[in-house]
Order: sequence, then structure tokens, then C-alpha cells
Amino acid sequence: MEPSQQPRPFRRRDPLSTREAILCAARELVAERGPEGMTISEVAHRAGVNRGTAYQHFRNRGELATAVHDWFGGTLAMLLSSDLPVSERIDRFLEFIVGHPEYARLWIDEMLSIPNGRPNESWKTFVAALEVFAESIGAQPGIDPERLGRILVSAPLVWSLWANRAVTEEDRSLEVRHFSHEIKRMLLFGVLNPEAWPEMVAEVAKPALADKAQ
Amino acid sequence: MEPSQQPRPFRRRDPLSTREAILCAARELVAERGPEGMTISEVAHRAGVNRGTAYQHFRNRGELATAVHDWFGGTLAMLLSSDLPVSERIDRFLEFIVGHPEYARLWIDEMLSIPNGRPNESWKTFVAALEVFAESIGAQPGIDPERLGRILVSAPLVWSLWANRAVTEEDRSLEVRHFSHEIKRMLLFGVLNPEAWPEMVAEVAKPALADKAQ
DNA sequence: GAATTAATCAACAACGTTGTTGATTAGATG
DNA sequence: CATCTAATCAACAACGTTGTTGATTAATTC
Repeated sequence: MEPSQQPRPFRRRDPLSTREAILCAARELVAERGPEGMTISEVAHRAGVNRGTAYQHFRNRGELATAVHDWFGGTLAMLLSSDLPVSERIDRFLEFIVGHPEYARLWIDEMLSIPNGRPNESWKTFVAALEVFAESIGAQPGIDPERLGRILVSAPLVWSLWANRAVTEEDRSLEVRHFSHEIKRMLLFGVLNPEAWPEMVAEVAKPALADKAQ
Repeated sequence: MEPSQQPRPFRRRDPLSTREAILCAARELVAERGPEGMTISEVAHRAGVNRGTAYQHFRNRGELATAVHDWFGGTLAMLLSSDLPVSERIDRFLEFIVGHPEYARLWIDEMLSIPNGRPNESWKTFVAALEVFAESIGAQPGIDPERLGRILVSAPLVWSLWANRAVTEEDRSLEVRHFSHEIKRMLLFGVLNPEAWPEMVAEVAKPALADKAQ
């Protein structure tokens, strides 16, 4: 490597947007390769920034990782709470999550790593909202908000990442409509025809804790 | 590091179980840290084997990774097909998946990385079985097998990893019963009370493709 | 029991990543 | 304009991982 004749090519200084560029690249990388796959080198490279600059903004790898994590927590609440009617809320949610695969991936990682991380405030408020809903006239009786919440969130997350295999924008929005239709259908009517499954109906009629007792 | 006086401590030779130990450690590691988090060094260390030995059994990191992948594909079919009644099948599935978190994690990675990997044969047969079911008297009308399959599989997978935070064995089996109850309830009755959501019922009555047309 | 095979390991070189340091200078402040 | 702060970068050392090679020897075969 010969010493370059040209003066060092300094970039225009704008620490705020530099930091944002680094964070953005980090999110992207975590989304692509999972949290362990993110390296400072690659992040800096993608952000078009010297590796040392990244260390100026984030003390070390761990701090960058938690910064990604925090950014995520911030936007999560926004997504779960809304005053739109349910049907539109579902569509908005699905569209957002398909349009932001890095977000879906982060969310899944978040769900899988709660023991290590801090407790998640926005998740609690989401479950609280489900509890209110479960008591309302619009809900089926006997709902378990905590577990239903897991189902309602995780299924679209995993699906959305899968759906992003679609190449064209058209294919993607078609897939959104298909999934939206199926999940609404399921929410309204379930999957099994109760008349054909009397034993299961009887089993579910009992509370969960008594199921396997005796 | 001084040269050791003792003769080199050779381990009893048993290539088959050595290979199995390496594969097992690899699975464990992929489960814990995701596919990018698996290093040959750590795998060898956990398997109690010299790193060079690992290279004797697997040409390189990639080959070990696909070996893990293949092991997974093999056991997948077994899990999805069964002649048990539905209710028990659900319980067995949930118990297995909670008892084998490394499997759940691998499965999720698999679902998220289909574009890179080879197409998944066992998934196709699973969807085919769902198609047959969808036409049967036991099913609700209008089911979309492909999308329903995603929901039915991904939700328990993500839940199971979350459920493994439970410390005691008792807590875990309690959680299994709760989730089992909720998912059966949902399969039978859905989530929303159709009478309270006439617009959504009307929306779902139309086929998915016509939803947003006009 | 001698010769062969191959399973196991230690040591090596090449490479990538990490975190640190010191030099350079853009932009802010006086 | 002179000074100061801190944003940016290049270079460095320490470390871990990768894949290779050659030595050692447990099993197997003849």
C-alpha cells in the first residue's frame, strides 16, 4: 500500500446525521444477519464512515447493539397503539411490517431475548389493551390475553419476513391481501368447525388449569 | 506456555459419536446465538474435541452449517405428520417444541431464510395435508391453507422460546397448558364475536383478491 | 505381529475484528 | 482573525477465527 498523494478526503461534518447513518446501517445489518452478525467494521463500511468514527459515537459493539435495541423499543409503542377500526389496524400493521423487514427481525429477536434484556413496557400496555378487549362484547368469551397476544404478534412477524421473498411490489401487496384475509377470517370464525369436534369443545370449556388434573 | 511433560492425552477413537458430538454442539450453538453466532472453535470446545478434528469431519464452517440444516429437515417431517387426534397432536407438538428450544430456533431461522436455502419438502406435505383438511367437514369454510399454515406453526415456535424463560419445570408445563388451552379455544371459536363485527364479516365474505378492488 | 488406514491433535499463517491512540482539520466561539 | 472543541480518520497492537499441514497413534487388516 503506497502512501496516497492526495490529501485525506474528509467528509462534511455533521455528527447528528453521521450517528444516524451508523445506527441505520447497524439496524440493517442486525436485520440481515441477526444480532451476532453485526460487526462494527461492516456497519462503518455501509455507513460510509471510518471505523474509528463509529467508536467516537458508540463506546463499543455492545453499546451500538443496545442503541439499536432502544431505537426499536421507541417505535414499538407507536405501532401497537392506535384508534383505527380493527380491520384497518390489521392492514396497516401488516403493511408496515412487510415494508420494514428489519423491524420484524428485530422484534423477533426482542421476543426471544427478553430474559437478558430489560422488561418491555410497550408489550405490557398492549396486553393490558387486550385484557380490556377480552371483557368487551366484541370478543369471544374465555380469551387468555397474554397468550393470545403472543399469537397475534408473532404470526404476522414471521410471515412478513417470509413474504418479503416476493420480488415485485405487486406480489408483495398481493401476499399482504391474502394474509390479511386469512387472519381476519380466523379471528372471526376460527379454524375448526365446533360441531365436528365435540370432545375438544368440552375440553376447552374447562379452564386451562383443570385440563389435565385428576 | 511450557511444553507439557505428559504424553498427549488422546481420546478414545469413535468417529461416529465424535461426529455426533460435534453436530450436537453445533445445533446447540446455532440455537443459542443464531446461525452467525456459531464458530468452529466454540463448537469444538463444547464437543470436547480438538478444532482440527472438527475439520476432519466437516470441510469448513459452511459444511457444518448445512449439516445442521439437514439434520433439522430430517426431523421436521416426523413432527408435522402424525395420526393422533388433533387435540393430542397439538399438545405433543407444544411439549416437544418447548422441550427442544434449539429446534424451535432452527425452525424459525429456516422459515426466515428460505430464499437462500433449498425448498423445504416437509413444509409442502404439511400444506398439502392442510388443504385436505380445509375441504373436510371438520374445517371452517374458506380457509387459506398456505397462510394458515404459517400462522399455526410460527406462533407456537415464537411462543415456545419465550416460554422457556420459565425456571422451574412446573412453570414450564403450566405455561404449556395455558397456551394449549388458548390455541385450541382460538381454533374452535376464533377471537372476535362475529355478531359485533358485521362489516368485517362482510369483508371476509368476499374473496381476498376482490377486497380492495374497484 | 507387521503394515495400513485414518482419527486425533498441536502448531502455523492468513485474515478479520476489536478497541486505542494520535494526527488532522471542520466548524464553533471569542 | 485567533483559539478551541470535537469530528473524522489512519495506523497499531491484541485477539479470535479460519483453514492447512504434519506428527502421533488407535484401530483395522492382512
